Amino acid sequence: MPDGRVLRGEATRRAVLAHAVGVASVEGLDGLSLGRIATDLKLSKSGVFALFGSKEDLQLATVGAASAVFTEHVVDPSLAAPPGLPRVRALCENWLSYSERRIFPGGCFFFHTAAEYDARTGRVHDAVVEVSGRFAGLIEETLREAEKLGHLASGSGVAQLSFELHALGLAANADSVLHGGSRPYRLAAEAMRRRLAEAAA
Amino acid sequence: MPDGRVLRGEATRRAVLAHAVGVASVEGLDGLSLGRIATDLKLSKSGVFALFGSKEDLQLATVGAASAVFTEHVVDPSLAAPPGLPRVRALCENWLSYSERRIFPGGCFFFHTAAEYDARTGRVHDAVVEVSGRFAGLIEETLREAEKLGHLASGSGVAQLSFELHALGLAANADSVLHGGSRPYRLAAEAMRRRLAEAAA
DNA sequence: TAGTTGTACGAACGGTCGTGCTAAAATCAC
DNA sequence: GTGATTTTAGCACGACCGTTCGTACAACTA
Repeated sequence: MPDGRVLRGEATRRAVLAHAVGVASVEGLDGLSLGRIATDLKLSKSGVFALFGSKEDLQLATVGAASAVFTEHVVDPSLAAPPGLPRVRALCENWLSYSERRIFPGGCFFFHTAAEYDARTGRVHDAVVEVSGRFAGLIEETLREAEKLGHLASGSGVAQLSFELHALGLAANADSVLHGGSRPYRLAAEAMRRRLAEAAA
Repeated sequence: MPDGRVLRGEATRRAVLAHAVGVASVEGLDGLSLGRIATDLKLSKSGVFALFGSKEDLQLATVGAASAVFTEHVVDPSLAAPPGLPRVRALCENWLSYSERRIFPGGCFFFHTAAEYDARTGRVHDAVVEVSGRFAGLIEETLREAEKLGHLASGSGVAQLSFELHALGLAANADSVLHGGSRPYRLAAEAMRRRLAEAAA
């Protein structure tokens, strides 16, 4: 039996987070303010506050919500591809596509927030590091699987390759949001394609 | 004949900016606050304000000061190298070194601020875009010169190569500040070396 | 010497921030 | 129905924000 009260609460919680991830992708997690969100969503500031307990908890919840969106648009569709090199390619393509389609209005949420919190300390920093690291780890793990499956030449330097693919995705998002246009995505895709072909067995 | 008053003003102006670039490289240009800077430097808030005219002008001056530091540590030493491929290599090495030595406590100032302001509008955005674009342009121009000098295979795709080198530097800074360690710099340097060797005539 | 200019200060402004308190409204169990 | 529970609103708080103003003092000009 569902409690209509907590259901209502979870609904506004979702609404707040849906708005917060968009704002944070442009203005940063520091740019989030309870008052602004409340005004935008026609809620009371204290209501939003009560829903999350503190500003920091709202930021953490926002990181969590963004992580779910990232997983939905990048990770999950890639896991549908067959393991090995095809899955690596899917990961790259879905990542670039997610950034280019501006799932978050400010480009990749985690590019923004990682740069914002990389040199700080605290729970928000830790959360951002954790999510970012998890994705980098997924790329490397998928590459390692490809090597094991014989899709990559053995001893092809999975760690090195992983770093380079990650760098290209990062730069595509950065350049595109900063200067506009789809050219960075084409350049990144081409570099990824060539680099993977070079490492293929 | 020097005016001791404006000399004094320029001295505190420099002191403020020297502190501001460091703070901004960690907390962002939004994290700058007149009150905080004044407190840190034992100045009055209104004094700092009067020195720059407005918060936005302080941010712009901070971007300018950071640009000068970047030029001093990355661009100028690289221009001392002979044109062509050696200069390209110097540019890469000096860039990575500048980031790794933490000339700014939060890593590369422009990585931070570009991510912070990329999706906004206004004078600060424009200033950050201009400086970032100028460095990317320098890399590409230097590569083009290398191609003209016969150091690179003609038709080797200077634009593509430029994007990739830029991406590696970006990612090295991002990974290192986020997760710590010098490993990202080694990975980036290795990738740059291999990629340039591949494109060499 | 008198007057002007530039730096720096201290106090105060209106505004927004995050955060408490209290009360109302909505939903539950009985 | 009554009473407990949970979400939401309203209001006030202290702190900090960028900004303005008047003023004090040092350094220049005449």
